[in-house]
Amino acid sequence: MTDQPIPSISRAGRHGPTIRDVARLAGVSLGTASKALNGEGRLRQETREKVMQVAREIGYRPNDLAQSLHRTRSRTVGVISSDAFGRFTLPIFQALEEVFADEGVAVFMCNATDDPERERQHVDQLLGKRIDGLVVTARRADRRPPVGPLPAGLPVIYVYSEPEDGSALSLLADEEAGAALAVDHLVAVGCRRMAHVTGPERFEAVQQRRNGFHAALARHGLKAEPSHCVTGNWSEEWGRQAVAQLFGSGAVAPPDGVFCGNDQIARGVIEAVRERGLSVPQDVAVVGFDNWQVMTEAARPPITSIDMNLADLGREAGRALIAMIGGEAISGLKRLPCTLVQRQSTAR
Amino acid sequence: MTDQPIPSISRAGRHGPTIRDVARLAGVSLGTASKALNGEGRLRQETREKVMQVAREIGYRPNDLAQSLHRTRSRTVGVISSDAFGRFTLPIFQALEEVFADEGVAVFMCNATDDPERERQHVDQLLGKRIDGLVVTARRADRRPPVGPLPAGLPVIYVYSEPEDGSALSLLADEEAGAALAVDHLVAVGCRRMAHVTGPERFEAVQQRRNGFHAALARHGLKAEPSHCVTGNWSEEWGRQAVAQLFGSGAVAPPDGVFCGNDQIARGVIEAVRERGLSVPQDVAVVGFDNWQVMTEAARPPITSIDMNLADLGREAGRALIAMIGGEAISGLKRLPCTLVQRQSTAR
DNA sequence: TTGAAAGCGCTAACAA
DNA sequence: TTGTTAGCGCTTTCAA
Repeated sequence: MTDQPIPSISRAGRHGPTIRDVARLAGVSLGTASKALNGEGRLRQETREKVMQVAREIGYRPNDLAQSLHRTRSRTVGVISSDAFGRFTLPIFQALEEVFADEGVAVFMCNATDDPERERQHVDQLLGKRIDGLVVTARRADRRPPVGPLPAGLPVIYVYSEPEDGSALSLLADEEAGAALAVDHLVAVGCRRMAHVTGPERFEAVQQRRNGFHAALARHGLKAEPSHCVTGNWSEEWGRQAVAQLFGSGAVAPPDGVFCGNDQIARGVIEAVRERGLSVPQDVAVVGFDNWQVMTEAARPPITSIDMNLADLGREAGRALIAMIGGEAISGLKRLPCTLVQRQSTAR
Repeated sequence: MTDQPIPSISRAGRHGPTIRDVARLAGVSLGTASKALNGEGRLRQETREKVMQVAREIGYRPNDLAQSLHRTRSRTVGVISSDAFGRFTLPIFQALEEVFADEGVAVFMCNATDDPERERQHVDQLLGKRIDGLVVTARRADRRPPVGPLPAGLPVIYVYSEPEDGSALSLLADEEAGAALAVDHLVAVGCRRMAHVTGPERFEAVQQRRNGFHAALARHGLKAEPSHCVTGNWSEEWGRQAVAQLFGSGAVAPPDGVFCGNDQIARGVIEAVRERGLSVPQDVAVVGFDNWQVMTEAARPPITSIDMNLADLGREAGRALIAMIGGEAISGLKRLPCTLVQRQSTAR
């Protein structure tokens, strides 16, 4: 499969026609062709058009790589994920990509799958390609060793991810405040005996959401039974099991409001509660976390949930990186607000 | 935020130290430095080490953009999705990225969100950056207008997507054969009255899976009641509704095996069947499609499902593109096999 | 074994 | 208004 010879071009470059070819065929000098194609300098309209015309005819397309040698910027950024492209990184990527595309910046996507060696390899490659900036993201918002070593002055931003040493700008969802939203809402619909069913202890998200839960309760002058705060894994099955624990013992009054660590747990809780002959939301109101539509909307009833607005996170990150590339110095940690999306599981 | 001055370098290039800096500091010529750094030519071991040493000290990193001007290849490919990064494209991306990373090829990821204008813009940018090849993918495996116009000779491959004009290599899952697997399995576990509950007619996947369903039944000397083949949307809710239709009328004997167009429908079917007091799999065996774990494993019982092996698709695509970049001429349409993953919904 | 010089495709300063 | 020339950072002849 060899390149088709381009008609009327004697010697096309490695990658198709060059600006030299355009100049020669238009009967002008290299410099003139350049000015004409970039709309710069003072040129006769006639010449300008002639050059453009020829360029169009032979399908000339400027070599961005060569241009980059002159520019200070390559109009290219890297996105590196310390983990597989997952459900959480997805909306972030999408927003990031859109912001960069709007600015004419191309995005290298790299997946390091928690492998430091692979990550180094990717970073090396990206630096070789002279990216203008780097976005680091992850499946979990947990702290991670900083990416590097990186040349001083390279704009870097962590999204839904945080460097252990606080060395760079980090954008996170305010999960603690998100949990508080859930509690406020449960209180508002009349719940008083709150439970919290969540995922594995080792996740920072678990700790933050729980902290938000307790803090908000305290603000309302409430307190959860210790036996009503249970950790397990992130599955529906765990949600079902938790209901057996919460409603089974009879030692203390069962909860009338359950805040769940994610939507899968919430769905399990809802199903199990219903199967006990209780009504959601009448007897027990339930709030989830993540606002994952396939879960929240398929459940019966659909689940009220906290949305981390990950797309906003991605958008903000993209804009911030562009600003940094433009010369602004931004750093520190920023938490963006979550929002509550109300559905029938708390409609009472 | 300015670059840190690199110690002992008088005039570092726009993007950090250049090979010239290395040469000067090592007290050798440009050509020598190049040979030393690339491990080529005949050089004294001493010189070689000296150069490497200096390069390391000043943090020299070859500019891949400049190198690309000499090479025929940029070691870069583009992946363009005609739709948002979704559940189906994800495993494909991941596998693609891994294959390319192994080959030292960086991946530009572009999202065109079904917007032809945006797509053109992306393609333009990618061609400007002199990608060595292009992967086109989509959320739906449906036929689509070919990407373009592209320079003749640029390797292109469509994954989980197919150009209307059959102009380029296209890799798809053999969904028809996948559906047949489901039927074979249902027959094997003793089902005789088969139903098919699937998604919207306009999806090619719906048509293919249905064709496979009927063809396989015929092979077994069976035939489905027309009223047992129903289309709706892709949701759990539709699965539940469908059960009311299939089991409600009493005009014909209800099915003892249901093949569903996706796992969400299957989950809805399973729940509704159970709520009718029937047992899955004893009274009704159910098979889903997609093998989406959050669905298949959360259902009670877990769902036997057809896996399109999208990661394989991505891997194959990556390898094929690399082969094409290497000069091989590959084209046509290739369908990769699906596999059946057995779980309790058919365990009898 | 090393150095000098040309050139990849392009831009930009300076002459003409 | 246009042409010439010198780079951007690198590789690759060809001389020395």
